[in-house]
Amino acid sequence: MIVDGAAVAAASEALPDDICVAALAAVFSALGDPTRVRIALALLGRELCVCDLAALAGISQSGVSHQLRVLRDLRVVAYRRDGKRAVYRLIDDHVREVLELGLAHAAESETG
Amino acid sequence: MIVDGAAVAAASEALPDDICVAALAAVFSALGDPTRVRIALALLGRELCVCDLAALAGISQSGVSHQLRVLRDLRVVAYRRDGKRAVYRLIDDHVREVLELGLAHAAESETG
DNA sequence: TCAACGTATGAGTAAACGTTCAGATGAAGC
DNA sequence: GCTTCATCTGAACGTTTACTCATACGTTGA
Repeated sequence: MIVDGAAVAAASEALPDDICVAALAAVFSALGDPTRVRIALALLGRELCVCDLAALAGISQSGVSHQLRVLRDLRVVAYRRDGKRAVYRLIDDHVREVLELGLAHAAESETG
Repeated sequence: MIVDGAAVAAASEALPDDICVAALAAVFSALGDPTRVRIALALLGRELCVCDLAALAGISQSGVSHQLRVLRDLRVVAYRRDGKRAVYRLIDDHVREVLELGLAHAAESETG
């Protein structure tokens, strides 16, 4: 079955364990949805409350809340309470860089 | 409905158009699956043929082929023919960086 | 305490996804 | 030509996903 045994062995050695792979996939999956990327992009330069994010994402407040939960669980966003409102922000600088790299890649793909 | 009109306007202005958002989501979505990240990670340091990737990913050759099609369509991987084999490689340096940033983020999330 | 507001949660649903199976395509050797 | 091998493709399947609706939670102000 295996053709290039040495390469497979090397790749197998270099591959992170299943838990790490799953975590990695989960993070990308978090950004792998139009609504959630839009949320993340909107939070790039400022913090926003749920209802404003709903307006920007173009879906119901409930829908945004569900997606924010996903992003929270994956440590992409965090929030602070401001009275009745929950104001969300990006947690991690990695996310900023990842978004920008993704945009660069998407731009190249469109061009090519 | 909208609370912070200025912030919403600014975010709305900064948001890419729908097509770009969709493309961005698609790229992240491509890496947002354990099998496909594993494929991408395996290809980080070398090129590999389909059957070797199947062995590394732990699914059928057919399954890998389906996933490679996704990655091909999104310009994440490309392949060359070597006789009967199809040898795949990562196309884009952005992908390498994105993977590494993702790993860094995942590592931090595990720690925290 | 009560009502109003912003947010979170649970149920339900339609669509998308990842996999396997079976069969088609294409290249190499006889 | 035929056979074999590696890969690709289409159909079918079970699972997951992203949304809406209805409702519950938590905070504010009367």
